Amino acid sequence: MAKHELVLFPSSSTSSYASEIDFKVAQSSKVHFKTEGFLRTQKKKIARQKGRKMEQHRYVFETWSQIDILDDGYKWRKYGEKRVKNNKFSRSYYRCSYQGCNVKKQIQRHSKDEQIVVTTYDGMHTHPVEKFTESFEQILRNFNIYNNFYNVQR
DNA sequence: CGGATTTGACCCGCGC
DNA sequence: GCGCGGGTCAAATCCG
Repeated sequence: MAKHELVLFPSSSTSSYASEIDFKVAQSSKVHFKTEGFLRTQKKKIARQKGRKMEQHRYVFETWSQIDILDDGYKWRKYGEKRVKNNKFSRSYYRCSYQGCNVKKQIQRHSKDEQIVVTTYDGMHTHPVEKFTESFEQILRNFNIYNNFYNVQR
């Protein structure tokens, strides 16, 4: 089952620690029902730490499009949707469904101009693209970057 | 049956 | 503390 998946990163000292804990959580959450809450918070803590350490890639761009789900060649699993303030459209949250790759992205329509779709990528893929899509190549040529790649390394 | 979505609950950080 | 805003979980549901 993939509810608590084992997270594997490319070799790096800090990340192997994180994946180890994740594995423990994955195992014991099956067995001990009592401690589930503890494990959950524990897992979240780790996720947060991980996020703080590894959230090094954020990549935002806008496009003019009628469709909000643009195919970028990766496989995404939706995990949430939220209405945000001052925006009549809701923002949707996706995660890369590749095993162990926890790249996230958010998609929302611009509050002022509903023609514009804002896409936010968070993180780096730990694997190559599964399929090449020409449509995204086209988008890459046309989109409007207003906030590109930056590092949050201390 | 197995993976993706839906959707309200839950959680957490922050400002008051 | 408390409420609010935003991000995430996870059970139910959908769909191939």
